[in-house]
Amino acid sequence: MHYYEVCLLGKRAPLLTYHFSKVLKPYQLVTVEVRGKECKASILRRVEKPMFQTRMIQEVLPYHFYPYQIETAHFIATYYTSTYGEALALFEPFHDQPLSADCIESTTDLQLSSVQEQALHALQKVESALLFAPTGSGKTEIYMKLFAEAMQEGKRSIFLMPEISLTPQMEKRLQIHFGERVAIWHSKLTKKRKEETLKRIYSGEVWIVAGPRSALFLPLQSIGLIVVDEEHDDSYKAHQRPRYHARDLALVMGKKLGAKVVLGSATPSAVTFARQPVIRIKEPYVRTKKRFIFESGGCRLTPAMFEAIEAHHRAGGQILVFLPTRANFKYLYCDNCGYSVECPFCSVGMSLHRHRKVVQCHYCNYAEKIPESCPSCGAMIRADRIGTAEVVEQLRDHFPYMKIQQFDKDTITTANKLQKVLDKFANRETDILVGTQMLAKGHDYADITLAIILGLDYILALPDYRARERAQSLFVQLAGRAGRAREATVMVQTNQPEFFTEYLGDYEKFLREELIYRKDLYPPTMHLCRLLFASKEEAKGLAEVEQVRVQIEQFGIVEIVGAGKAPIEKIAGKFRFNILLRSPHRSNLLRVVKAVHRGQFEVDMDPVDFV
DNA sequence: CGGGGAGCAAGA
DNA sequence: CTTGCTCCCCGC
Repeated sequence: MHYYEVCLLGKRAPLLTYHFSKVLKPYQLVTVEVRGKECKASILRRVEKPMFQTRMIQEVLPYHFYPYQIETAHFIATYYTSTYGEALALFEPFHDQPLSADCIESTTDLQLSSVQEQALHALQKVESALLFAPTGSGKTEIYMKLFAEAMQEGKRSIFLMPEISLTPQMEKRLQIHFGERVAIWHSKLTKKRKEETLKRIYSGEVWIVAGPRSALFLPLQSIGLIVVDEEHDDSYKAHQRPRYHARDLALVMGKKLGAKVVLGSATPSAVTFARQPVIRIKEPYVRTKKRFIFESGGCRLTPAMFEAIEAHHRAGGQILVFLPTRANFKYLYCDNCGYSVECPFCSVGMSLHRHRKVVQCHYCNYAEKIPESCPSCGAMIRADRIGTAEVVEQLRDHFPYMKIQQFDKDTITTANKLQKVLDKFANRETDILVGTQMLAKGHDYADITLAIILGLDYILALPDYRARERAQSLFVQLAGRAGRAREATVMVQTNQPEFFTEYLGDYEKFLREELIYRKDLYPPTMHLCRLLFASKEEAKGLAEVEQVRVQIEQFGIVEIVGAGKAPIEKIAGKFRFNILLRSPHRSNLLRVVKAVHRGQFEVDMDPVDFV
């Protein structure tokens, strides 16, 4: 009889030992019974017969992980502190058939401009790089050239993008050149569709897999290239365990595989800009004139904006309005007694959704009917912090003859709706799009000549060392949606106009200064790790935080930036606490965290979220 | 992770 | 003493 240590896929359980009559290879997939329940597991290693009674492995599945998947899972488990089982589970679904890695004659006839050619040549020479190029400079064609080249060498490519919603338009573009050799992958595909795609992948027909971060874990063989488009986007960071960063993981995997990694963005993250060789395209194809107008004030449409909307509409242009808040209003409060309408389960205000006749919590989704008057003193309730739905109403009141479309999580609930809204906008059946961050995400908009950007000051005020970077990137991305074909105006409402005018048209200058400001405080020179505590009882949570804080302090090898209540103190009835650690050495962070970790908190390495 | 049992508080 | 609920333990 042979004994094996196995890890349970997707479980936080420790390694368990099972026996089997035959010799099994490490990383063979099997099923085992745990407390009477069947569970998928992976063989890790053969071990001596243990002291305790073991059970038999139930079934040997016809699957086996690739070595690079094991190595990556190992990295995830150690760097992001998860179990092997959790890390390895990312690499579901599996495959069981060997691929034929033939070389394929490329049929693409992509014509690149000389600027694109130069960037391509530079990319050919490096193992990894940042392709820092503005919107409309033809990054995608460069990627496609690289895919074609990889294919000629018999290598497959992974193409990551931040969101599922961006896959359909990219799929079309890729299919023009690569036809059936492209597969789109994301978690929302139907089961049947996933099976079909997997079959195509392991038949060897697929050479390019495109999708959001889960596409990184597909069972591709001979990967030669990983492209991470819009690398600055926070969607690449998983917000559930293991909290990996797909962009960073792409770099790790690239090294292990000997594959090229290309990170592309018009507004790269300061971290990537500092760490990667930079290949730069400075100008878009078509350079149109852009006029910037800065206005001070809170977050609201001003008379000048209404006038501008009317003028641009009359001139046949389309208009985009951005603001960072959903619903009609985010806060409801009583002017008389100061009562504010808060979620009973979370320490956040309830957002007013007038159309649905509810106030709703955006953290736990709890909803109740709109209070008619102050529940405490009976006086009138006031609303604050205007949202997209309210701006839409204001615009409809003001311009009853214009077609206005809301563009946020509340209205764009499915891929279908997104497509419909974008098609309508492209066909000029819509005059104004009013939306949240979603507007900045690389969708193709037709003919925007006016972009109105509200509420950037809220982003700047976030308790986040990247607040400046986020505001700056959002600003450039939004402004980039306007004036693709003709002259455009960008109206920005902010009380800190210098922060934006200072770097107009020169994002690199911003990045350089940002890196100076962050030096010895934040990434890339320092590394951060955040420990997240949550408890139903406030006192208990606090005591736990204090205990861990003292333990870490005694280690004395990392800095404790802060330890205490999280910015949002309570979510879904649980009190939340953070400890933020800092060190110039990742290894020190990991050492300390592993030493004190008993499962009392969740570990967030390289955090991008601090709420 | 996820189920079972300990341990404590509210109900009859 | 039942019922409910959280927390903690542990799996092979």
